[in-house]
Amino acid sequence: MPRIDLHPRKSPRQARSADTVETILAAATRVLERESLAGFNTNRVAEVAGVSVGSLYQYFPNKSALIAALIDRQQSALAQAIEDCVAAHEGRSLLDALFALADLGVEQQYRRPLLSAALDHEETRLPLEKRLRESEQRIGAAVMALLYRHEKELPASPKPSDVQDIFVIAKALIEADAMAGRTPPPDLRERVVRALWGYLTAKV
Amino acid sequence: MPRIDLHPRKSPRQARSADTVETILAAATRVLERESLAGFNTNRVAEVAGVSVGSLYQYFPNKSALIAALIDRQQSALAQAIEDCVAAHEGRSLLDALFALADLGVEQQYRRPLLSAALDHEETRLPLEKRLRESEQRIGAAVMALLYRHEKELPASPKPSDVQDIFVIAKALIEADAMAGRTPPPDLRERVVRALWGYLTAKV
DNA sequence: CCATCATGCGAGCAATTGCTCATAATGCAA
DNA sequence: TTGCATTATGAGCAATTGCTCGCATGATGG
Repeated sequence: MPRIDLHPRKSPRQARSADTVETILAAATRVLERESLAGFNTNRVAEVAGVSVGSLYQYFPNKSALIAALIDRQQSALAQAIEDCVAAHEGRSLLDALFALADLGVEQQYRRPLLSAALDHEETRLPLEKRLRESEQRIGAAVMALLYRHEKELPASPKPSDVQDIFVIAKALIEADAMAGRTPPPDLRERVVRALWGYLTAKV
Repeated sequence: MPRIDLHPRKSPRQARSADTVETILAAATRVLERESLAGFNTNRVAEVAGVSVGSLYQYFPNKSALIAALIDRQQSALAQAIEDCVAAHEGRSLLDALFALADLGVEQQYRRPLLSAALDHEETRLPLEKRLRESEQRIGAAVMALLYRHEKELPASPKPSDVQDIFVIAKALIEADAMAGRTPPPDLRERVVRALWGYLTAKV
């Protein structure tokens, strides 16, 4: 006997849930950026969020899922920013685009150094999900498009490993400085671009 | 009333102690390279070492000191290897020296990937001691000497930040690959050298 | 054979933390 | 108001872990 659903979901419930999730994620971000992974536990996050641990576990099956959600957010935002940046530099020089990308990375890393470093570390430990791989691929595709656009200026046609490598290089250089001081040294962006440009154009 | 020490330390005691310390450090290394930081606790280290926790805490005031000792060891060994490598390449080309240094880093990182990664992470968290800074300075001085030796081939005279940067770049590239697979991809050393050479010779 | 003492031992304490579950609160249709 | 379903709560459990401390051990010198 098929029954018509007499109680279709109204939005208020959904909205409330989404809000709570948002609150929890914001609290998790704050805890992580203030105390790094050492002081990051679910009880504390719930406390800072102003909800009970029970509620937290209603929206996130476990601690790892909470961290994964944070990583997902950050990666998605970065992917979007990079795509926009690459699109905005259509028709401009590769060097200009690299400077813009470097600035982007510097800004993200310095905004919340501990958060970035912690997420970075967890990323290698966690069995990362599809969604995250998706962001990585978006980033890879965008950078690859940028390189192909300037293919003639490069000594060889760009390979996937090039994209990987310049990403790793930029991240490492920025993170090293970000752990050392609260504001980026003025020469950081030049050093990052020098590393990327050097890697891309070197004939060894 | 000054008293003569009637019970001067005999060597057996000292030797036994040094042995125990060695045993503990070896066990700590094994635990760390097998289970990374997650499964690394003092009880387990003592168990693997075949000594009691009490003994462990007789030689290391706390867990951090144990980790610091491991870092110290690794860094000292690396510093020595780099100094030897730089000395051995006196009179040879910069590119050759860079290849040798890259190989050195690859070998160290791939021998115990989890250990290296874990120590690397702890290094940023721990208030590192004088001894460790010393190793860092030895490495910095050796690389600086190498760069000065080939000053004329470079677009500008080498700065301390150059040394820092190429160290960071090499480590990041190698570590990224080391976390992905058990054996180094054949092109890894070329990619590392390309990054270093590119950074050093780029005119941006 | 005894007294001394450096060293080794490991049960267990105190603190932390991920997570559960019985209960309470809340919203909503009738 | 009543009854149902959904959501929120937080005390507390079970497991982990860094570390202590009272006692055992065994070598040494007298």
